[in-house]
Amino acid sequence: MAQTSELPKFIQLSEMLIREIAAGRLADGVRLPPEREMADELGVAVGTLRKALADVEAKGLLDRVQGSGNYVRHRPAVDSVYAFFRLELLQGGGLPKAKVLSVDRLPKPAAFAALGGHADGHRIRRLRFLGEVLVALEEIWLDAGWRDEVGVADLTDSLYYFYRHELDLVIVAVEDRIGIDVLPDWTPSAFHLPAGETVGHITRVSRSAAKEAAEFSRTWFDAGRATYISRMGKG
Amino acid sequence: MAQTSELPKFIQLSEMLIREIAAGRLADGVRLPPEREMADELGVAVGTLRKALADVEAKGLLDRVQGSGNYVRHRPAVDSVYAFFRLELLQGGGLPKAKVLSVDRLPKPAAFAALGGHADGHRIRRLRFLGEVLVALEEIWLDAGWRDEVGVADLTDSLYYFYRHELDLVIVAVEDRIGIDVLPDWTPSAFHLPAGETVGHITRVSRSAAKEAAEFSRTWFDAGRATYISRMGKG
DNA sequence: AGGAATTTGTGCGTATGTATC
DNA sequence: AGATACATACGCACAAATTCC
Repeated sequence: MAQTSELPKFIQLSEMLIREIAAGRLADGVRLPPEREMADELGVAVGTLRKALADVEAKGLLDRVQGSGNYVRHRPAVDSVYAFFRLELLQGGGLPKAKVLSVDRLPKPAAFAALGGHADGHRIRRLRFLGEVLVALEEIWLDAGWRDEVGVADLTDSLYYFYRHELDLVIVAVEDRIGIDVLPDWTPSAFHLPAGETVGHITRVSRSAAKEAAEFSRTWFDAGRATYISRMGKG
Repeated sequence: MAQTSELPKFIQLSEMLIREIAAGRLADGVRLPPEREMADELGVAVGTLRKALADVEAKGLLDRVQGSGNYVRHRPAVDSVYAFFRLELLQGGGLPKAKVLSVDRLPKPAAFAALGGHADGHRIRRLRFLGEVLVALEEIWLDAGWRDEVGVADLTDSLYYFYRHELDLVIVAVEDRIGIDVLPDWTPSAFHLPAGETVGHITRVSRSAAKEAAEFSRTWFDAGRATYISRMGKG
């Protein structure tokens, strides 16, 4: 089995920065504070912060200029955990976390049978947090063709990380469908969402040149606490 | 003007490793010595070596496995200074260096007029070393359209580095032509090469989607000291 | 099976170099 | 020319993954 532990600090940092930039709270062209100052504020060593900044730069969201500073570059799409993580706290901030409720291998519902080549799927149900705030419930179907068994322990806070490192899968497209039907077998009762606030999105993942859509996920989120930002949605 | 200094140590290290792998002296699957041991032998800090190894891994030539080791992965083409640097000492090894003899802006010879859109070109003449061994003379024509002035001080040991960082140019293709005519105005007399040992190659460079071939270079090398390895040559 | 040894990963702190302002 | 800020490099301690006995 895999680790239960948290993601490395430098990744958490880079993801947080990417998130801030992608969400627009760090506007294009903004200069970040000096690294040492920033590291002090965040309570990390300079080297750790630098590793995170290098990450962000590699993803094209930051210009690092020696002798000058670190400048935000706004880009629409990013190769990151948060490229497709688009739940935002209304007030901003909040490091994304997830708590896995269950992972079960089940026959795929008829509606998703066409996605992926296998009859079974792993049904993952998670609670999603931003900081300490519970903002959403999520149900994900991952085609069983990618892996025979998936345990709760395999999944870190970042599903994307799991896809990338454990399954060698890359997310290639996301399609949003507002108002998708809620499945009858799991209507979350803890959330009282107005109609139309339920969002389903199909996440297509692929390994190398394969084209199978192999994951499907639906999210019920609390519109009173978070907003759903759709950059590629089709309405 | 730019720096005259050497490339950073970690880049020198990664390029050396890439070179060893590309040349086949580090075979596929080979496990490198432990990092600390390797760092001691090379006389560098572990962190510096690790940065170099990360570089090599990013280029797909190395598998780094925690708790196990660093494993060589053989790949045909590499995004590196040495992807197109194919002079090899017969005995192997030797960090590539170059000494620029001259840089002059001149009208491009008729033979290369078609390469690039400008009438002028920068003619760069260099001595190339592997380690301390002088192995080749080289003449490069860089289309003046990319930059008005090029000084000796602009050029580091790695032309590729200069292209990438100063001109934002990427080498996209290389075509070798064995036995290309030696220009009458600069037949190197210090080398006595048998006929047919002269190698010319056209290096096509481009910025983003531009397709202009904008550089031409010819190399006279000492067949007694080095070999010319052509991976993409057309004979 | 399981614990010790090995090896890479992460994180910290610091000193010095180099580019920019 | 001086101050500021990022880049490189070093060394250390501990964590995590693997391998070996």
